[in-house]
Amino acid sequence: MPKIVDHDQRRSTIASAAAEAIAADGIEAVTMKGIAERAGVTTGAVTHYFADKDAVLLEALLLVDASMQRRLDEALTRGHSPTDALLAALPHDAESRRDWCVWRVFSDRASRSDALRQQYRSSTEGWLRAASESLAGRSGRSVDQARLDAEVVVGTVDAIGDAASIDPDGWPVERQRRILDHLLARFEWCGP
Amino acid sequence: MPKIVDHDQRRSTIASAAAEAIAADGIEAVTMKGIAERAGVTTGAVTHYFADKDAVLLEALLLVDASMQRRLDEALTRGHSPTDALLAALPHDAESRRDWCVWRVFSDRASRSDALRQQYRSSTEGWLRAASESLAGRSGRSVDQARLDAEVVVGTVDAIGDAASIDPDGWPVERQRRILDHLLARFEWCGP
Amino acid sequence: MPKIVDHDQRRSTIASAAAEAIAADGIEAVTMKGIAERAGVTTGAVTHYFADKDAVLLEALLLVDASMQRRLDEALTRGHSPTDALLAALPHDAESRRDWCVWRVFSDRASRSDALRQQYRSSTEGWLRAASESLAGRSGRSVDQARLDAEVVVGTVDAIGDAASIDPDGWPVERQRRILDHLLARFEWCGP
Amino acid sequence: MPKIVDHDQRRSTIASAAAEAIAADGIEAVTMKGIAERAGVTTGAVTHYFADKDAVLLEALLLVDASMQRRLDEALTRGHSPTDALLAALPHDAESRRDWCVWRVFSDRASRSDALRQQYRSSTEGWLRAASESLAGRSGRSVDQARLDAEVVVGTVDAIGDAASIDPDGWPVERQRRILDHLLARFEWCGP
DNA sequence: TATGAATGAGCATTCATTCAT
DNA sequence: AATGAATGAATGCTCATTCAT
Repeated sequence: MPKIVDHDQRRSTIASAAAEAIAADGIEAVTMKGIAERAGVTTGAVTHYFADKDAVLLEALLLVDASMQRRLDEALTRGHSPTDALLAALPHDAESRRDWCVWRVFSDRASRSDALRQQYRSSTEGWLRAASESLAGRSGRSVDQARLDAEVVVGTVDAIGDAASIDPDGWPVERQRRILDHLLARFEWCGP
Repeated sequence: MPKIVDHDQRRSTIASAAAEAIAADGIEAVTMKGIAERAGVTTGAVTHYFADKDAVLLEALLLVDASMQRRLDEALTRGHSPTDALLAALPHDAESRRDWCVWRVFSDRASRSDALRQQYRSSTEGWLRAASESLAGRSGRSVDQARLDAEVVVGTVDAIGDAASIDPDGWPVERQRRILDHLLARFEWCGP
Repeated sequence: MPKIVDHDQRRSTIASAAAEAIAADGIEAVTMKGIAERAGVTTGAVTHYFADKDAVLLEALLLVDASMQRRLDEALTRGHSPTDALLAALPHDAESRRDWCVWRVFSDRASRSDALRQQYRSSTEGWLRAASESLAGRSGRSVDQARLDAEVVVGTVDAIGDAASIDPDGWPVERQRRILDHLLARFEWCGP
Repeated sequence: MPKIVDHDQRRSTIASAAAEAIAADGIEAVTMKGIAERAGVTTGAVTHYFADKDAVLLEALLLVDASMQRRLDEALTRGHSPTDALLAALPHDAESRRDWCVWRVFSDRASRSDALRQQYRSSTEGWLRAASESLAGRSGRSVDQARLDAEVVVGTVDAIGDAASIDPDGWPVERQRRILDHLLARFEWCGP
């Protein structure tokens, strides 16, 4: 009787360890051995669950992509204020910071991989749509009308997320909040 | 007397080749051999001008940082419309696209290096200040009052630059222009 | 379960190959590849068992140090005549010649390494003590009284070993024996 | 008109720098650049005066060989006591220590080079003859009769020189003197 | 399943040597 | 005579991958 293990669970554990390694050391310094150690397994186990290193990294990237999506969805569907909703999506704890760091790597890789670029487009388009809908709901405009506002809102959030994950000390939550408040004030109260 | 060469010129050539390699292949795939080949020299020549690989990459990063600064300054000081000025700073040709790709790597590295983070802060702060001054001039407000608007403008530009360098096909100049026009309209015509 | 190997045995095999390489080619010409080939493994295997080249060489040095000690102990504890005992410690076959050649390298390195110098001191002091005790036993003097005689005996043996390992043709065993006989005659029969 | 330089003087300067490099860093760490720097010239100058690295090292070895010979001759021809004469040949200052260190390298190389082994034999034979003559003179025996005594004396001196150059702290001049006094007492006063 | 020993290609780096000046 | 820029082969080392157990 083979040892009972949850295959998918195992893959997730390893991919998550890979994501942590990417965020902590940079993509160039990530090794199979390093991933295995972070996951508490041997290199043999890693190659047992993944075809090769690239497959591990891909899974880590998709994991983080999903994690960011989930964080945004949760923020939007809970009754937070718009600013609080966005703050929840931005880097504010170890896990969210890790996700933003890995997302940077994901998007950089997307510039050189057609498959990743598809994924990148669909993820960013999803955020844009969510933002458009949210903004449309608040201002009474159509989703199409809110689209350009959404581009600015999502763009600014993106830039804050990048900066805050790169330089956490330079980007305390108050700075993030001040900008978001200002941004949303502009787009909720100055609409056409 | 030894062969006469322009030492600084040589270093720039090599660092520039390194920047191209980073943008084309990703930081993980950059090799000394690859850099040397792009620069049209041997690996020995590269190590003759740089202490080690890290020194080459650092120079490439600083080169691109300066190049982006220069592009922004030129855009602002020439008589372009605000939108045209920002478009000139955004990815629109091979060189500007390369610079944005390398800038991403630079900022990612900054998250793990104190020295690079200093440089990152001073560069981003410079852009923010330039934008604040420009916006203040247009709207008649103080630089401090324009600061938050500048954060949004710079953030949006940043996000567009990232996206356009990652996915040039998804970000034709018209899309960039539409967002910038919208953005600037908001901030020039909907003042405090 | 992984392949079962005797870790220490493996290390010894490799270190021994390194010792052979040192003796055959000189320390400057020793390469990881050369060591691996002599040991019948790949370079990867060598670095699998040793942190780096220096660790391999250190192990080789210590291996030879122990080997010389063992040879001397065996010679002294078996019922040989004093001359035969010392001859057994001197270069007389491929292995003993190899050991003397490596010992030279070991002692040379000791001049630049505090750790090796400690080892060097304790090894040479051990030989000196063994010789003192042996001489004291033969002559009825105290160990302290025999100490200076021992310095001369050990020194002469050392010099013969060096010369005989450098120039085997110039130092046939008869030449070694003639000097040892003369030396021991002096110190056993001319006591105070 | 070419710059006037003393060709042989230049070669000696460089070879001497090479000898210093060997003693200080070990033969494995000696580089052309290192030699050039110690000599205060450029690598180009070194290759200008020597065919290749091996030629530089050979010259350094021969230089030191000659230097040791000279030191011994001076010691023997001046009116020192026998012990003082030998002490003058042994490591007692920076230069003599350097010479003994390089001599070790020379003799080690001799084990792998026919040409060097010739040189090694003739040098060691020269010392042996000098010692035989000196001992014969003191004891009134023939040179042939003194030969075996000389082997022991030269061997002991050799061993002291090695040890004292490897571990100067463990071999202060008093220790050297004590052994030499004892050694010479044996051979001058206990003769047949 | 899972281990970790073993492989060997690929890397950054060093360095003797060459050569235009 | 002398420089030092440039070369490129060779080295130690890393690491993804394979595989016997």
